[in-house]
Amino acid sequence: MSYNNVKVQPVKAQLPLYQLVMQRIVQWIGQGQLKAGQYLPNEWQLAEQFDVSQGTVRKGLNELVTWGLLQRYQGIGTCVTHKNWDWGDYPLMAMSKVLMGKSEALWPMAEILSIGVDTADAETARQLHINLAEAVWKIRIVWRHGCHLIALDEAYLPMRYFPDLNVRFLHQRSGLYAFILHEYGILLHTLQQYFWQQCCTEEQLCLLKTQQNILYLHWGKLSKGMDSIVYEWRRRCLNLGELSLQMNSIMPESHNEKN
Amino acid sequence: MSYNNVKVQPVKAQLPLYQLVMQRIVQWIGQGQLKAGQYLPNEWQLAEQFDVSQGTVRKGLNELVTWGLLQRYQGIGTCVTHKNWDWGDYPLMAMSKVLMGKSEALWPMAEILSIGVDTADAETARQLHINLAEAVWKIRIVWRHGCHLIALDEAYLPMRYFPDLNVRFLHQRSGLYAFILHEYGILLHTLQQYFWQQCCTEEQLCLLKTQQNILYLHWGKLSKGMDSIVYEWRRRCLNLGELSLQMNSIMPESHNEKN
DNA sequence: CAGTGGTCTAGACCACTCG
DNA sequence: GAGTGGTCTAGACCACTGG
Repeated sequence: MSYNNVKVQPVKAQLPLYQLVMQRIVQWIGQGQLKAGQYLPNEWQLAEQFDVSQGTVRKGLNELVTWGLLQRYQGIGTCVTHKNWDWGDYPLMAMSKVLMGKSEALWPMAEILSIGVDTADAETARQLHINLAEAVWKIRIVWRHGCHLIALDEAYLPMRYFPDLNVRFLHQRSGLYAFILHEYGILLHTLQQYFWQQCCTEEQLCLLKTQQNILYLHWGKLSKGMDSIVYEWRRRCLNLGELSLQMNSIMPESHNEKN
Repeated sequence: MSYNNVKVQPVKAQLPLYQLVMQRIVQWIGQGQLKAGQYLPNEWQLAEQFDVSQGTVRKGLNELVTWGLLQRYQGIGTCVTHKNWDWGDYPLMAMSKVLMGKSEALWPMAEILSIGVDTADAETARQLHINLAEAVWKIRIVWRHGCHLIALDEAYLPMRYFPDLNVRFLHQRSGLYAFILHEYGILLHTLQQYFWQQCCTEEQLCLLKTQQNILYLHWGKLSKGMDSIVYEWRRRCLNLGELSLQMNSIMPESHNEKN
């Protein structure tokens, strides 16, 4: 194709071709056509399919590797990682395993506690770049690993972007990010995140079923779409216990479970 | 140059050309020829200087961007970030500033407490891939921001790679990583890192000049060279207080201080 | 051995910034 | 308008994997 061929460009904007490649791949994942562990067609096949050059496909795929969504093996192929999208980029590991040199990522399970409408307070409004008191969805999630309550999330999403999120989401059982990708076509990706330590509120302690008056680890996270709009602001308080948080999104897995 | 031209290849190994570009740039930084905030020559000039194609230079520079060492601005150029190498990839930010939407990275100051020889215990040996009881350098560092003691590091480096580290290092006043780059030609880069929470030892509490019996945040870090050898294992206990840890290495800075 | 991703080149145009 | 980095193409060879 020539450089100026516009036929694969979206109507709304002149998204770079390699980002289109990324979108398509992620759509496949979001729609279940491509599941964790499955292998993609090779670069040349994708290039032909998307009508771009093989180098452009490569750039898109490599970008998704840095996002932790794909893994590539020389001589083998490109497959989808087992990343738990809603939890974030950093898996948990048992400290005892870490000390013994065994690395076995643990991805906790989510349980939606509530979805409701709230008005943005000063912090939420600023983080989401919306007006003060503008309507937002507030979603509360607890994270478990076995019987251990690991974390409590409060996620805020502007209602203006997701007018009927609750009705539709309640009929789903997939994750929030997969749902948003599937229903709204918006791929969320971490823009910024930070950690700090502070005590939990009474409510948080209650939901985490703990009462220890200690400093908990807190985790703030902003997510943007490919259009650079901030769609989600999430704060999480963590009760790590004997677990550690692995800061490396890229953890080479075995490639034996070829589809 | 032709693809098989070997004259810029190192004797020891067939390092990819773009990694050679990275090494050169980092050497410039390590030797002080290139300081934080300074701008690099453009891609074409670098390509001519290193005798590689402009695309290869681009790949190397972009890789250093993901390492947090460089920043690139379209239409302007490529400059060196103000990253504090020894501290790690994640700067601190005052929580009050975070809540107000102002982002001002704080890089704490290091103070070397001690450099001594130790023998590798089970964990250190396994992390560094060396033999049990093999000789290692143990370096203790405290980190301050103003009068606040923020963190205490214990860094372990195998003596086999740095036979005379202490003698030479004690005459230096640059950072450890810059020193190692300059003296041994080894560029250290984070391989793996993780966080967990636990109480500090009495000794750690004493060195941090605190006695609170709380759960502190701990930070383990492994660093490798470009040859993929693990050269350093470091554990840090953090007393964050009112500070937060910013997990984004890429923080766009203004580009007004052009050299 | 065929097939995959990894590196490298050369050349083109686009988008942004600044004087 | 000149200069920078960003995107894109086409084509080549290398290095690794597996049957």
